Amino acid sequence: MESVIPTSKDHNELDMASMLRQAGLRPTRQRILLASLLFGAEKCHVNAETLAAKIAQAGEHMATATIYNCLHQFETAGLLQRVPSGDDAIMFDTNVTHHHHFLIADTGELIDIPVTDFKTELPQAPDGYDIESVELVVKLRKT
Amino acid sequence: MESVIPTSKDHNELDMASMLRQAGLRPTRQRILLASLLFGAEKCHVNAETLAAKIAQAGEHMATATIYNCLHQFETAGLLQRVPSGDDAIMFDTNVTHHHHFLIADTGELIDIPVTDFKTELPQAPDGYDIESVELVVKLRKT
DNA sequence: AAATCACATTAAAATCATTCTAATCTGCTT
DNA sequence: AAGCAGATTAGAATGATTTTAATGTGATTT
Repeated sequence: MESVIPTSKDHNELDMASMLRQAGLRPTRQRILLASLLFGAEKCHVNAETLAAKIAQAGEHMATATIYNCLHQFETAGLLQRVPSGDDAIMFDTNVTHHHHFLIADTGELIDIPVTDFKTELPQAPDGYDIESVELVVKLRKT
Repeated sequence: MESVIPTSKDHNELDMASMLRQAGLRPTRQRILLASLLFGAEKCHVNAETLAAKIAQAGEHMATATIYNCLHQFETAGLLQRVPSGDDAIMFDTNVTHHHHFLIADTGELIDIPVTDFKTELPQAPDGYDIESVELVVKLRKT
């Protein structure tokens, strides 16, 4: 006989399912797993490779194409944001608020900078164009 | 009998050769050609592909590896600067002064922004790190 | 609860930018 | 003119991402 009390895992899955539904994405097994890994804990920066590692660590498996598909779908849905990266891999940020980044030159590691930490007076957009986004990257090197 | 009066082409090649020598690079035929294409006219943004097109347009040929080698050597020598790009190709800027960029979202085209066009108050670098560079990208979309 | 349909997932092949390899060539010094 | 370090080359290799074509699966309808 099965328990009717939902486990914390079930609870988390329900959360993720409704989040996905709200975003207009069908809550498939794969998308729920990715959502748990991405939005379950703290804000983080991921690319396809690091995400694949987390999946393997969780004892699960997913086709590479699915990882890429979901990352792009999450981005389009506003659940993730693309961020600049030092190397050639596409990198995403679970922090979708307006903020900037420190980029550690040696490691490629990214650190969020709240927009409140400094002021920027923007240049005026050329005629016929609107500003869509502003990205500031401060590259750091070990002293 | 050959003329002793240098043509403008010769003149340009001499300029490029001495520029390369000053940068610590041997002035080979290939590097002189690339330098002419890059530094002969106005400031511009290039990647390996657009540069290959210019070479073909000039009726010349160069191995892909040489184009990449030279771009990286020019960068190391401070003749070029790497700039962020919307797509996945490495992009270089012949303007090596400190400046920022508008990025046209649809086309990937870059437009320089002089640093004098706005002010930025920088965030403080974390302990143990120095700021190496600051890059601001303002993404634009057609109104 | 079976049928259905649109959408997802999959493994494998394909693509694309870039780098590597190993052989050949070329500025430059002697 | 000879020799050498460094440069160029074509083609193969790499690595991230995308495409393909087949199979699987949520959600809706019967």
